[in-house]
Parts: sequence; structure tokens; C-alpha cells
Amino acid sequence: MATMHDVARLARVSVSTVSYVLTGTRPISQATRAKVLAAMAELGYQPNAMARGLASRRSRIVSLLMPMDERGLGATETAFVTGAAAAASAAGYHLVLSPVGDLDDLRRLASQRMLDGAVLMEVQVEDERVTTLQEAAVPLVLIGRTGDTTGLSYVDIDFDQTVREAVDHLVGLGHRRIVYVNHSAAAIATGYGPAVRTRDAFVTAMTGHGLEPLMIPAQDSAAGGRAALAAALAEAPDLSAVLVMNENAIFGILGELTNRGLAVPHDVSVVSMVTSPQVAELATPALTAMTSPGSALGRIAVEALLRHVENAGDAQHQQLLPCTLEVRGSTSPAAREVAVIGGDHSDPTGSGPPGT
Amino acid sequence: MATMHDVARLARVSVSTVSYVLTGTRPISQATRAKVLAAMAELGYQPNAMARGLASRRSRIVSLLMPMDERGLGATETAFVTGAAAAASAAGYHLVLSPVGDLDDLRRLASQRMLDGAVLMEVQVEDERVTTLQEAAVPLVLIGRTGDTTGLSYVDIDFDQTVREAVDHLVGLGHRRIVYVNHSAAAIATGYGPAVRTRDAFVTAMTGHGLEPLMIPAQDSAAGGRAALAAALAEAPDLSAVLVMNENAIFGILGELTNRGLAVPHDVSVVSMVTSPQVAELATPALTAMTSPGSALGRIAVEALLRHVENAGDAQHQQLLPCTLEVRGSTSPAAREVAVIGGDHSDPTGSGPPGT
DNA sequence: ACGGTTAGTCGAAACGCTTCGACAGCCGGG
DNA sequence: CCCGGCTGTCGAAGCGTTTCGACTAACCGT
Repeated sequence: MATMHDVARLARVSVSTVSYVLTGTRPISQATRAKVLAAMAELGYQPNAMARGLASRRSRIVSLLMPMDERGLGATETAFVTGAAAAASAAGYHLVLSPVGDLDDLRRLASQRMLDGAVLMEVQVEDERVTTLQEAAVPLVLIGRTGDTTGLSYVDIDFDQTVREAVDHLVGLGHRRIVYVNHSAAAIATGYGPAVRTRDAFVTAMTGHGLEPLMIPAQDSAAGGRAALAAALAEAPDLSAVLVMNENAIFGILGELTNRGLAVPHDVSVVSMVTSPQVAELATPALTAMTSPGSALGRIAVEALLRHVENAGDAQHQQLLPCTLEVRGSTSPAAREVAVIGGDHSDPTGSGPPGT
Repeated sequence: MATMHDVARLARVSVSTVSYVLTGTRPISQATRAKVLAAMAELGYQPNAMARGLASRRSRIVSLLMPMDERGLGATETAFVTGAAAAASAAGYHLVLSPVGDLDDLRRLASQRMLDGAVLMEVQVEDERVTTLQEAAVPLVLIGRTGDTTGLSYVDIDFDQTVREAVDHLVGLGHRRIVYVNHSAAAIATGYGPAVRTRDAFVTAMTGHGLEPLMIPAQDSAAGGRAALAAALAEAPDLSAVLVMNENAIFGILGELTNRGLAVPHDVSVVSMVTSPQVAELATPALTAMTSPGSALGRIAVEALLRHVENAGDAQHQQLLPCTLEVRGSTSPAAREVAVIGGDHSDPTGSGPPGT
């Protein structure tokens, strides 16, 4: 393993000169630079990451902290990861994925100075990881949002706009009885961001169209989806569309629809929220879905993080990205005109045709 | 950030003594050890990972290399990860997940001495990563197998036994016309291990029962599954069971069965191979499946790797683990007795009832 | 012609740890 | 009683970088 000394000797310059060539922290003449680069190539020199890290107090490692539950990474989360990894690699950093279960583990990692910064996925409203990292003075960027975001950088999905577009799509197809299947009641109660925000956005969007916002929570499982659909039909037997914010429940919902002899999209239209194309294609028919801007989220998060790491400039970065509607086979115009519950109104707020 | 010097000063000992307390490389008296530990606690001392790595030429980082394609990590792969992370953490190592797309990236990581060792997932029959790491003298363990495994350590699924058990289960239920849906023809042609091994095992198991081994390849997608089922029915209209080795195609197969009015399990039984419980539960009815020993694979791989790292003892570790049959709702006794193609025999090999 | 910059290079001091050689006691065997 | 071998501790020399201060030579405006 060649060291900088070897390179310096071969190029007949000092070690510091070699270092400057590598880091560009001081001007080096073209001639010298060429000699040094040639020597490096000849020796197959690779800088020793540990020595570099020790001297510069920078590991050039950023971590993507993801809670690894047994359910695994969906395609959506995977897109975060690939986007983030690409951005890090492009900037000469290594991205390591830390399946941190354990908070102590995280504290160790952080205080051993082995992380220059961290991106947090699946952020909770109250997230201990945030405070842990802040105490250890590790720069961080969230994918998602905590309850109080002052002073924090984050990138998140624009749930408001996403829900609005989904509802507009269904309303534009003539649907009026639309049920929203959210995450579990427990998740909503504990303030899980995506669940709460989409709930509020759904209420706003539906009442904006003069429609009643029907909502059902569902456990994150196929069984939960089946139960939710049963509950939805009990409450609104005339429903014509379902909007689902639960990748785990969606297949249960589809299964239960089939069981009850309801065809998708003929009898009931289905839109899946924040869903990757891969998952949408698994269903028969393929699901009309709001596709999450997965890799963009990862990329932006890492780019913001590296800005923090390098400048120590504390300008926070807060940004929302909407999902985009991709129409596939699970939505179609409403079959039958349905009596609208609630009495009056005929689209009072001028919802107009769907669209951005 | 406290350093070893601070600890040493506070405890009134030398730095080397502190180091020995930490690493246990030399005997230290009880009294001294206690003083040092007290000082560390008082200062909240955490060793600097970079300095440690530089001095000891050990990063205490092992990497889990996983190819990150757009499809994401299934629950099965996630189990590898969690098992591996737990084992590493228990041994005081950090496990980093490297989504290595790029071979150069890997080479850099390896030759920068930032990895003590690596576990490779999704190993190909000819895997450049293996040779790259061997050249860089990085200890490694495979999850899966290359074509030539001499001198390599690996842990893999025992496909022979897994297929045999799945077939025994179906045959025990009275099924005779069983179609095996494998990965794509291209995957088989390029020698993708799981595809090739299960194919061979299926032929052996079926002919062992005196049955004809019907096999259909499928693209790794829902559409591929639909096409494969169509092809299977074209070739064997009287099929009564499908054995599927393709997590991506399985939902297409189920969808196509439903489309054709074939009920699972009443008309056709379905067994999914190497499938996690989570995925199996997504289907309606839940799938009878061969559950992969995911977290055990990850754990064993890391443990073997750490043995290599620490001893430089080159004893290789090669081990196969079977999947276990979990019966759910997608299999039931064959409905109708079917004329067995091939003429003679009445269960010649004494297949007996299913079981281990 | 002269001080003041600037470009380009060097030597040496960190960075925070591990590890080697040395040494002082102390024990037990001959 | 002496020697060899433990046990427990210390000081110092690395590990391979980065970075700081210093120095030279060329170049600027005046």
C-alpha cells in the first residue's frame, strides 16, 4: 500500500505538496501537479481514509439513518437511498446506511467522530434521534418533519398538494363518494406526520368540492386493509372511489373488493398515495397512483447536508416536493350518479376540472 | 471532546495504560482499571474512531454490499440486514450498508482501508466484486454462491431441500400436475444460482415422485407472472398447483388466476418459494410459502466474517440453510384426480406424507 | 529601485490512538 | 541467594494525513 511519502519521493516533491495536489487547498503549478499525478498513478496510490480523517477531522462519511423494521424497505424508501447515495458519491463522500435500532448505537457512532453528518428517514413527530445528534453536534437533514422544525433542515413530501391532486382526479372523473383509507388510528393519534397531514388535506380538498370527507383508518397490513374496506362499505355502501395512503393495506383492500364482487375500476376506482411504480404495477389492474419523488428527496437531502457540513453555514433548508399523478388502470369515470349526502350544493367552490 | 490524554491525566496514569484498559491487550490491575474507568465515565470519554483506525490499522467497520436496483429490498433481504447488523453490533463492529452500484466505488472503499471486511449479497455466478475485494485483500463472506467457491466462505439457502419440501407438500396434498414458475429465461441462462439450483432440484424432486417436471420462466414483474401463468395453462390446462420462485411475478400469477376464474386454493394451489411472511400475508388468501432463514443468514455471515478478520485464520466457512414450510391459505388438497402423464408408476419412490 | 503581494513549495507539528521495548518489583525453583 | 519469568506500568515511536508558518522568487504599482 503506497503512502504519500512514496508518492512524494517518486515525484521529488515534499509530502505537503502531494497533499495540496490532492486537496487543492493551496495553489500548485501545472508542472508539479502533473509530476505528482503521474507518481500517484504509477504507484496506484489511494489515500488512507483513517489518516485523512484523523488529520482533517472529517470522515467524508455521511450516514442515512433508517429504522429497519421487519417490513423492509419499500421501493419508495429505496428510491430515497439510491438518490442519496448518488448525490454523496458525486460529491466524493461515502454514504453509509445505518440500520439504527438502538439509540446508544447512534450516540456511539456520532461521538466517535465517524460521521460528518446524517440524513434521517422516517422521522417521528418527537424523534429522539434528532436531539441525540444535535447534542453530538452532528449536522443533519430530515426526510420528513418533526413537530417543531425551527432550526432544522428537512425535505418532505408536499402532502397537501398530493392529496388535492388525487382528489381532483377522482372528482374530475365524476366520483363523489370517496373514502380515504389512512394509516392506523394509533399512528394518527401519535401524530405520525404523513397520516395527520394527509388527513387534514383530505378534509380540506373534499369540503372544497362540497363533498363529505369520509375517512377510515387501517392497520398497516393486508388484514387491516380488508377490515378497513369492510368498514368503509358499512358506512358508505354507495362509495365509488377509494383513496389509499397505506402501501401495506392496499392489497388487502383490493382483495376484499374482489371478494365482494366489486370490480376495479368498473365499480370502485382506487388511487394509491405515495406509491412507487413498481408496487403500483404489482396489482391487477395496475394502480393509478401518486408517485413519490423518491430519489429527488434523497438527493436534495444529501446535497443540503453536505452544504451544512462544508460551510458550517447554518442556513437551513426546508423544502416540500409533491407526488405526481400517474394514471393507470385502477381509476375510471364513476359508473352511476349518486345522491350526494349532505343536502345542498352543486360544487360551490368552483373546483373546476382537475389539473395542477 | 475528551481525549485519552485527558483521561490519563485525570486518572494519574499514562496514556498507554488507558489504552490497555480499553483494548485489554495487556494485564492491568484491578485498582488501576477502576481509576481509569471512573475517569472515562467522568469525562464522558469516547475513543476517536479515526485515530484508533489509523493506529491499529483496523476500522472496526464491516460492510454489507447490496446491489441496489430500483426494486428495493424485499422483506427477505431486509432480514439479512437486520441479522447482520445485530451480529456486528454485538461484536463491537459497525455494519455499514453500501449500495454499491459501481465497481470503482467499491475498489476505492476497499483500498482506502476503510473496511475490515465485507459481506456480499446477491452474489452472481461470476461476480466481479469478489475478485475486486480479493485483490484488495479484504476478507469476505458471501450470501449466495459464485460458480467456483473454492477458498471462499459463504452462507446460502439450501435450495435442494427447500424445493423438495415444497414439492412434497403439494404431492402430499394429492397434486400431480405441478408447474414450477422460475425466474426469467435470461437469468437461468446466465447461471443465476437460485434459478439454476431450484430448477435442477425441481426436476429431481418431481421425477423422484414419478411426475413430469413442468417449468415456465417468468420475467420479474407482475406482467411476467401473468404471461407465465398463461403459458403454463396453455401447456398444461389441467394443472392443479403452481410453485413460484419469483416474488415479483407472484402477484401477477394470482391476478391472472383470478381473471380466468380459477380460485386459489380451490382450483389451483400456490406455493411461493423463499418468501417472507410479510409478503405472503399481502395476498388474499395468504400464501403458503417456504420462509427464508433471513436473519440467521445475515448473522452467520457476519460471524464468519469477523472470525476471518480477527484471526486471519483462513478456515473457510461454507454452510447451507433450508427454508421452512409455512402453510397458509393458498394450498389445499387437489380437487380432482387427474390422469398422470407419463404412464406407469404409482408413487414409486415412496414419497410418503410431507414432513421435514 | 523598493516595499508589498502573490504563487509555489517546504519542513515540521499536530491529529488521538496503539504498540513496542524497557523496567521495576515480586515470586518460586534450584 | 540468585536467576528467570511473571505482572503491571511507563515513555516514546509510530500510523498517514492535513495544515500552519516560513521562505523564495517573481511580479505589481509607484
